[in-house]
Amino acid sequence: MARPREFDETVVVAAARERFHETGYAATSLDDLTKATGLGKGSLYGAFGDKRHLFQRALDDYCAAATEAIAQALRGPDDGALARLQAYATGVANDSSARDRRGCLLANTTVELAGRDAEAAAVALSTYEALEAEIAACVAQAQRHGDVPGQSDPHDLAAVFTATMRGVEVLGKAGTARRKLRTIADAAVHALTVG
Amino acid sequence: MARPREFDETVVVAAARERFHETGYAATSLDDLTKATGLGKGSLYGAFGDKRHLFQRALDDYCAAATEAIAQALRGPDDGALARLQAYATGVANDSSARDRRGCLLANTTVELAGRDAEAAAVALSTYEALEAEIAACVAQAQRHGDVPGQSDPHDLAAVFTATMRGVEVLGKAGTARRKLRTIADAAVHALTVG
DNA sequence: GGAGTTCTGTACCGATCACTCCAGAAAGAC
DNA sequence: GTCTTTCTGGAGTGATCGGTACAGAACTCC
Repeated sequence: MARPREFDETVVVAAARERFHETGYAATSLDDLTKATGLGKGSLYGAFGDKRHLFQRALDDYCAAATEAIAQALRGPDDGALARLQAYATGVANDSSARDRRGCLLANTTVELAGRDAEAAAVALSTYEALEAEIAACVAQAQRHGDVPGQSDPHDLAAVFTATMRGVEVLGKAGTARRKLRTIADAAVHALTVG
Repeated sequence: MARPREFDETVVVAAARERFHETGYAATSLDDLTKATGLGKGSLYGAFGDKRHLFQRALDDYCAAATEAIAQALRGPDDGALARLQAYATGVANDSSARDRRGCLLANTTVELAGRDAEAAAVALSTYEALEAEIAACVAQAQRHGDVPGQSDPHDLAAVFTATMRGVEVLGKAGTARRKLRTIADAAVHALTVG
């Protein structure tokens, strides 16, 4: 019927996401994107509309992957709930102090765009809420198992915990040493256990 | 000897800072800056060099003001130390959920530039460290007064506390409700008191 | 082998970017 | 007043921005 596409849309979105992650939205030009994806402008615009829409696709992709990843990392038996939270926190500290200093695409987007772009803000907010819900569930498990005192609302505990993780991401971007980020992550976990 | 300047440099820097705060570095054009400051391009370049240098001036200005402000807010007798920390945390939560959603210029800059701009990263890091030092001092006061248990290192406590404040700023940008940010701020203070 | 349709790469668009240049204005020195 | 010097504002710079137009390529269907 017609000429078929020569590219895989998900591969292209992944390449664009990578590029946006490196330099942010505004500082990534269409020229950068054509180089990163290997596509010409015609194909890019034909498939995705414009830069903004391509970015939204990449961001949605990232958020879905992040939500999926945290669910994988935190779900399990009540027994190891606190240990899973600890491992997650350590992972955030490690990622945030990675040499490339890209940080988290969601956090970067939130700070760069959420104030001016309602759609980006909505995705950011709902993703953060989803992450927090996963953490709250895991905290509740730890409460059931006796590792976290039961008198506090797990949602409140999860809210502070996620906020601290966002802070670790920002401090990592500023260049805070990995050891210090680890200390903060450990303290965030410890705070859960003392009510 | 020669024609004198018709503008006050500090006023101009303040106007530029305001503009940068609203839209960030990349998204603020020189045209925006001439409008915001009232100066022509000739004067702007003559006095500050280029956009990057003007931004650095504005950022330095902001960081100095922020450091000064937190010192003012936290210094006082041992007696009210914990209350001052609480007031500070509440203030961060309120500012972060302000309607204009500008957030904190330092946090915005960190996320936008620190990964690519060594000078901006250095200013951000040292400012965050200065803020943390002020908080650590105030925590130590609260320990002396008995409001915060003495067994923990005040610097560690201050590190988590500041990280959580950074997180509140990010979540505020995403659109998190003020009440929730307040809950997080309260929990961050509460965490200090339980060791 | 057309016909029909969609995809692909590129040339091109006006707008805007950061930045430079320069003629004239405004001051003190004499 | 005149000279010298610096400041001022706007016109003009090439480069780059996001986005469009379009000719030809690649495919299926008949």
